[in-house]
Amino acid sequence: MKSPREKRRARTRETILEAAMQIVMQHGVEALSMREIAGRIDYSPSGLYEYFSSKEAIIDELVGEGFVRLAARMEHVIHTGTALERLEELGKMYMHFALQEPQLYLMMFNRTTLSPFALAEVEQNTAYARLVQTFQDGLQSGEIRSASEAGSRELAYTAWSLMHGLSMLRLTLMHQITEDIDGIHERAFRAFVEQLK
Amino acid sequence: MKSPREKRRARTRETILEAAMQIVMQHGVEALSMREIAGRIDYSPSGLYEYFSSKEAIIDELVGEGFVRLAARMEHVIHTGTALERLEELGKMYMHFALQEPQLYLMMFNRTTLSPFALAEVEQNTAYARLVQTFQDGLQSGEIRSASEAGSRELAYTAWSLMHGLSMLRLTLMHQITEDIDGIHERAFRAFVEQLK
DNA sequence: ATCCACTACCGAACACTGTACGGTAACAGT
DNA sequence: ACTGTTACCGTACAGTGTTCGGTAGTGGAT
Repeated sequence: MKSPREKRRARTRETILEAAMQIVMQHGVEALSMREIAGRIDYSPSGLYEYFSSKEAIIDELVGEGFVRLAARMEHVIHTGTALERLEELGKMYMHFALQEPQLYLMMFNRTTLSPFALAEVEQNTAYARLVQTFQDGLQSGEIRSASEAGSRELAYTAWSLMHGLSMLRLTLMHQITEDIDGIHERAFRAFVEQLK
Repeated sequence: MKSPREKRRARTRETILEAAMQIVMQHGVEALSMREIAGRIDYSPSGLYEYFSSKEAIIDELVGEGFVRLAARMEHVIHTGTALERLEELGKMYMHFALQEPQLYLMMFNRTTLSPFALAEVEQNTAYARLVQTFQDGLQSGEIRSASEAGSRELAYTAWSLMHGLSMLRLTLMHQITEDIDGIHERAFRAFVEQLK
């Protein structure tokens, strides 16, 4: 049973996070300041510490939310078609998310401080599990030839790294659009997929 | 002709950069402060502005130096052997650099502010040119089958993205060593190489 | 209804940051 | 010997995250 007090507390907590998320998505995590958050929701900076122990704690929360949103987006990829088709769609969706929410994506993956992730943990994520499953399907049906001793686990991790690498390069070094960079990215990922045949 | 004055100036400039580089490599770019640099070389913080217009300018210089070092490292990869062998060695060397100089690597690739890079510019880099060349060799000799319409340009960019993605994931999400993560990375990259056959 | 503990919040302050400005020496060229 | 430039410093300012002391007001128990 949630008392009215707890409900109010949970609501303002959410308000803080929403304001913080807005700032991050609009101006990047480096523009996030306690005073800016407080100002937007008519609080004093010190008041925020009633809800979060530090600015870092707020960011951690936002990062978690970011992963939830990414996973949700990946859920919307079609479940039908051949394994290779699905794989290509998964890649497209992933990079589309990074490109559409650049500040959020950068915040999620630029953090070295306390990230209690192990690969085993990542593999529990439903979106990631789907990626592994897709490779397993492809290997089983013979769509994907296993040229090496590599199994679905290795290939999935390879695919994720590639999607991440493409996204990061796009958002950091190549954030100035000069040529048909997005076309290059799409072709680069397709090249990988094609080589699996 | 360099006057003694100019030589002195160039030397202190170098001293500043060396101190800054030390701080970054030891404690990360977030620990880099003008006062810390000044303290280490017995200057006042404001004195540094005689040599660099801002802290950002110093970081830009360090990033440039980082790319020089990375390129130098890549030069040391063997030039003999089959294309696939060389490719695997290039990948290993790249990721070895990132792992050995994590703070430097993170600083180089976490920056969104002013990065005047276009893909065309990257391709002028000798180390990157070597990567492209290796793919070209592999395609020509038939070592690498071109399953798609992808040429050496696409494949090289794909390979770079993969190496970068593996390195970044390793340094951010997976910086806590839990399992044989390095083995996983080596296998992941090899899986990619094998699929090229 | 009265008390009391506790929650929610604020204002001020501290230590830190990057940077601008004014002043002061030492230097270089005439 | 004069003079403009260079090199450097001390101070100060606006901004940051965070701590602390205090103050209302709420919620529950007597």
